[in-house]
Amino acid sequence: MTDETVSTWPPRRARTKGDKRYALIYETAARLFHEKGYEATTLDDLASEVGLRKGSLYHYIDSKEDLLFRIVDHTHRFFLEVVAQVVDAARSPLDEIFAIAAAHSRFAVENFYITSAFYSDRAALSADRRRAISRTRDAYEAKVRDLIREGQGRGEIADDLDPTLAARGLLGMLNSIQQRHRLSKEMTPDAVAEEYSRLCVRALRP
Amino acid sequence: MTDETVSTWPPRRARTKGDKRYALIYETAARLFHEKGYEATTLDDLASEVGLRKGSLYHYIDSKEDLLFRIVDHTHRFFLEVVAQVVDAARSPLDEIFAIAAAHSRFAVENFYITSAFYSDRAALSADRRRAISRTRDAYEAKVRDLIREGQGRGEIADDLDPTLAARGLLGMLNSIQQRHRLSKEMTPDAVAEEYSRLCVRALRP
Amino acid sequence: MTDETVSTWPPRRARTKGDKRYALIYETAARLFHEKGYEATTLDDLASEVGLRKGSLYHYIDSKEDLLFRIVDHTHRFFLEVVAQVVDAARSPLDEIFAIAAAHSRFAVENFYITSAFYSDRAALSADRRRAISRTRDAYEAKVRDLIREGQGRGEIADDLDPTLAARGLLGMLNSIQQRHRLSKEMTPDAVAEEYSRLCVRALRP
Amino acid sequence: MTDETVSTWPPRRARTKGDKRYALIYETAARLFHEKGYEATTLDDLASEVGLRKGSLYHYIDSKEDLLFRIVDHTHRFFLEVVAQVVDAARSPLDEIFAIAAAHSRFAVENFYITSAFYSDRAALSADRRRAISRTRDAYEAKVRDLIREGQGRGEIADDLDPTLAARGLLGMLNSIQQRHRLSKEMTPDAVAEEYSRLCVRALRP
DNA sequence: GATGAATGAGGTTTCATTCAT
DNA sequence: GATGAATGAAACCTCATTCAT
Repeated sequence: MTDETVSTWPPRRARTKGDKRYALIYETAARLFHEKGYEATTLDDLASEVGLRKGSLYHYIDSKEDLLFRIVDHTHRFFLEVVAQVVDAARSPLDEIFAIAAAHSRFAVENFYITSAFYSDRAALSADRRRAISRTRDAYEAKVRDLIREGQGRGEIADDLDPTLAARGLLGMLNSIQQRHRLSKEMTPDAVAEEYSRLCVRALRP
Repeated sequence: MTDETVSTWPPRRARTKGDKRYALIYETAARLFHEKGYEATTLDDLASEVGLRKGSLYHYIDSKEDLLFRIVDHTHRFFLEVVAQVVDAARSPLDEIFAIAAAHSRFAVENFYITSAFYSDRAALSADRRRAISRTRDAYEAKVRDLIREGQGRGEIADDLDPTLAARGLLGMLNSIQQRHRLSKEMTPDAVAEEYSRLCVRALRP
Repeated sequence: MTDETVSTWPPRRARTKGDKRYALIYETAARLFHEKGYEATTLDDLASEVGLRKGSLYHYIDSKEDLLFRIVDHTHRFFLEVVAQVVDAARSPLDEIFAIAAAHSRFAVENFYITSAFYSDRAALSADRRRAISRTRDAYEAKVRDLIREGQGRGEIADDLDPTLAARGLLGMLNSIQQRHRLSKEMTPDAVAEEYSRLCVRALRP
Repeated sequence: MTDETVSTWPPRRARTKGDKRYALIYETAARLFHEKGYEATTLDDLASEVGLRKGSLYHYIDSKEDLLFRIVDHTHRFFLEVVAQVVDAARSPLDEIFAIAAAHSRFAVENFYITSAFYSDRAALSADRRRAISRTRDAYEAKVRDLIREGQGRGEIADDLDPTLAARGLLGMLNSIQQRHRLSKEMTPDAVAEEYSRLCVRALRP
């Protein structure tokens, strides 16, 4: 669980030639969890979509919960990376928020299946894992909140906003993307990213 | 399913007089669905929280799915009513959006359990019922989209926004409220409503 | 359970003014058992057909099984009476068989609901009661078998028939009546009785 | 449901090779349905008789009702085949009836468990399946009725019999066989078949 | 690696029966 | 006499998981 890098999807296990099927299983699982919910998705559903029998899945996964965790965890790590990258002192807080919103949106459109699981099926995770996910979410939210505060200090962001509420509002908006938008000709990642980050920064301006 | 009024919760069964247990069951169910998800909530959980045995629940519900539907349907009807009420020619489109956002937010904070089920467990509903819910959501979204277009026509709302994307963004934000906010001394319905409707209208301004 | 007379239906309990409803319950139960089977008939079904709620039935019955037993037991006693009445030394064995077959047929057409339960839902009865029913059936069969043997002795009945098999065959035929025939203008008890007793005696002739 | 042949029992599933347990399940189910009735037989009963746990049965069956249907359907198909085979222009109608009765009887004695379910637990089947079974029974009855009519035309069968009633009477007799007779040293299929077909043709003769 | 068989725990639902009102 | 509420046992069925082959 510690050897995956954020930039590969699905998270790698051993480097075997079964990697292609391995990827297929994780992608299909993410889609099914998105479509039917984690609890309502059976391993039989998953197995038959990837052309295996139920029992054979256990060559690729440890458990159903572990499958969910790996998917969630991947999104998780990606968001951490995003935040890390935009911490760039050269930019203003509002610019950072714009950059975060754009990266978040783009990722959500491109990976809407896996993003979808991020906030919806936490209940199925073990208490430990759930706590881990919550910690990341809180850190993410805290980062945005701090940027808002900083922006208020600099007069870039309206004074009358409550930083906590505003941060949650913006992230709530960004986290709804994968519910409604998916890749299509009109709905390019860039178009969506542009629109949502615009909404975010305008909402904050004095 | 057609005789409930929006203003009573939980939806009343015709023949039942002031049935406290009936109300308790629906409220507890809404809370449990919120906390653990619909699939992960068992009727045993529900029964023991309301002080009954599993079998006894069936005096009050038809099925687990029906229980979910009644909860979702109630939110459903409330949102329709909200939209109906703000159709007030005297106001400008932006004012209407503000009014919708405020009413939506206030309801979400006051009824976060039942609102929570609205967008999260649709998958568990029968195809028919799911379609019914989707239709309402689409109508709601359409209303907001039209107001945005109208506001753009009047120059009240920024021209460079895509009305569809913007409408979804705002509603996505509003629908995230119950995930993060619940009633407390600092988190009054009014405070949240004020903040979120402010974010909404500011996000749209030219 | 011992105070009922064969000639009244339904079996009487206390002589109260609720007797009409009492009768209705037993008749309706017999019909439902016939239509859906004993196990598949619920007391809710029965209650709603007689215009009561489930709990109220218990003013009229002791238990569901008891209800079945009373119905079966009544048929039971009737057949015993039939056999007793035709034991008339003046007649020949074949005439007695004719008389039994005619009485049996007529009863089956007139009371097809209650007759139907006789042979079909024995499994639901307690071991004791099941044994009691079997004993009567065996006595009934023995009577017919003996008449066949006697008829063979007198040359009235074909020698090459096995009395046991033949008796079972005839009774099997008679017991199938209520499965296929019910009262109608063409299907009068007399017409059916005539036909079936004719088949019985002809089947036996040398 | 369409690939089974009449000559194999239990109905084979396409992919299964010589599966002894599969056969055992169907045979045991037929016996239990015969002994206790369909509704009163639980899958726990069945599972423990075949040495499995309840859940494991579902590798072999789709549902309890499906299990019943397959058993009933098999008898069903057998009777159709019997009727088809005796359609032999060379024989007289009475000979055909004799042949049908003999084949029916022999099958009933040899397969009394599965035959037993044929006419007793129809109520448990879905409306569609029940209708299918009734259609076959009616066709079977119609065949016998027509043979009786034809025989009357030729003077082989008594004129005063009603073909419908007589056909039902004979089939009622044949369908009672498995209630009372099962394989034993004295009760060979041939002895029973001989006796019952004799009763049938004698009952009809002028 | 793949599978069919088996499991066992647990889920929703039904229903005969009891009882206070 | 009638009922609504409650019960608890048991029913059918599902499914994640294990394992021998």
